[in-house]
Amino acid sequence: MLDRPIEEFLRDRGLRATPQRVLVVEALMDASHPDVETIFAYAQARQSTMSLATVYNVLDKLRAAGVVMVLDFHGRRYYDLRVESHDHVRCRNCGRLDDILRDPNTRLIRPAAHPWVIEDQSLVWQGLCPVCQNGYSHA
Amino acid sequence: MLDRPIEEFLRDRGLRATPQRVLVVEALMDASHPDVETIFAYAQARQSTMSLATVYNVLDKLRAAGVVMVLDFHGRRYYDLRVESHDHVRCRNCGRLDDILRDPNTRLIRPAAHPWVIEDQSLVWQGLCPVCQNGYSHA
DNA sequence: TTTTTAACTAATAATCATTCTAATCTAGGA
DNA sequence: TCCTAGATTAGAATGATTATTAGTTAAAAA
Repeated sequence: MLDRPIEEFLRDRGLRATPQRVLVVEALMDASHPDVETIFAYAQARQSTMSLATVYNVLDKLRAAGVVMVLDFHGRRYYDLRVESHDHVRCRNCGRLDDILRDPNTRLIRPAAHPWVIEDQSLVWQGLCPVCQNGYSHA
Repeated sequence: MLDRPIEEFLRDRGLRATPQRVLVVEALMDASHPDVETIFAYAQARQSTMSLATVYNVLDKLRAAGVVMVLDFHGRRYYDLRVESHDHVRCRNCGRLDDILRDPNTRLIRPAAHPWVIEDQSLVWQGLCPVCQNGYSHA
């Protein structure tokens, strides 16, 4: 993967294109829904002075800029470069997360990687509860 | 709420009916998807010696016995007495969680409490990924 | 009912993920 | 090239959860 496109990607979104940020985005492209530990390992292998705090800082900037979405499982956070609302499959054994792709034509729903054994499904809606509908906007 | 039914409820599931466990189950019935802090506050108000560690221990016992399910949001855990697979609404402002009830006849999906403003929905499937299908069973 | 025992409780310490702090550095505009 | 707001760094601090351990108790056996 070339460096130039990622730096442009960042600047296009009003973010300074530091080497650390490029590495974090690379890590996000390299793995499926990595957690902080995975991203840190990727970046530190390529820049030994990389700090864990920087990974957290960068991920929070990316989230605030609408570049990544955050998923919570088992008290850990996982990051996904796809920010449009979409769905996930999770392995109950190893915790692996994949996207579920919806076919816009057939409306069929199918997992991104085929041979998953699906045991359970649950829907999570998000919005504003009755109490919070009176003039709030922050999460 | 009477004590007797909860104690029977616990014993029916092979769990010893200690006063602490009864308080935790009461707390779970009292609030919608409480977190550990909420359960602890409820129990400690009624038994001042209640320990936070006991709340964690009891919740884990209840989970292992299939009495509660655990939900992860924002690095925190929320507990639900309903263990059958079902769906949730979450308020992006205050974090409140409610169950979504499905009508088994009409298959209509509607939130338990009416006037929620729904802004997003996402599906989470759980199962076994391709790698983990070769002789695993533990989560 | 009394005894026995395995299971439970609770205080503390330990761990893990995440956030904060304060000093230093740098990307990008002037 | 210089300037400076913003970014990075290392380490300390926080907060939720888990582990340890000694003492306690519920429930089964006698």
